[in-house]
Amino acid sequence: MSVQFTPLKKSFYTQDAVTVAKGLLGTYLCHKTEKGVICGKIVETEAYMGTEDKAAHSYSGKPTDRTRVMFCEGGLSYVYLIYGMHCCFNVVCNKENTPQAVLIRALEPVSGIEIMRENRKTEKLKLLTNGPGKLAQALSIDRACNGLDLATSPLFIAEGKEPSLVEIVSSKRVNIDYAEEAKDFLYRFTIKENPFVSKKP
DNA sequence: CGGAAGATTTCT
DNA sequence: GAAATCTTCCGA
Repeated sequence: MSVQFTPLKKSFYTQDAVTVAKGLLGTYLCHKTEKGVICGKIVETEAYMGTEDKAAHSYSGKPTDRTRVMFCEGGLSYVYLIYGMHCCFNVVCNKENTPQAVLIRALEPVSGIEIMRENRKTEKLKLLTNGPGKLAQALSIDRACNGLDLATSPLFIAEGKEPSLVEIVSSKRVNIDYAEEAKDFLYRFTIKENPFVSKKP
């Protein structure tokens, strides 16, 4: 079994974040590093719908030093530090000045698994990439990766095989209790019954 | 310029 | 259940 390392096209990313979040399930997040290629299948995502969504960093509509890249055209990476110690990897979506993004919350390890174990300091396969901070650490994604073009960088997302066969479950997003009515939006998407989802929907 | 909070993880 | 840990953002 081999993975096709064909990066997704720009036109995929310029759709709205909910469409992209669903479309990313079953695709492959890959990072070519000095140690080798590290790659995992995307099994859990969350959409952040910009100025319509109180949970989004870009809700105010004003770019800041941190969120500037969200206001660019879709197809760039948005990586930020959370809780002073973990990085989260997002994909910028939609057109310029429509600041939406998709948070990648969990992967199923595919290749470079020994590198992941080194990066994560654990032997347990299940704990390598089943959470947003964990997968960033496993794939050596940090804030130096912010703003990269996913169509032309060592960091990219490759096509999955059969998008139409992916069974998608929608649920409420995680850890956004501050977001008032937006906390009930069904913007979290997981592959049904996949064991690497961060926690059961 | 100070203070509060955070799209998490890990340990007790 | 709570600590770890520090950048970011907003209000004064």
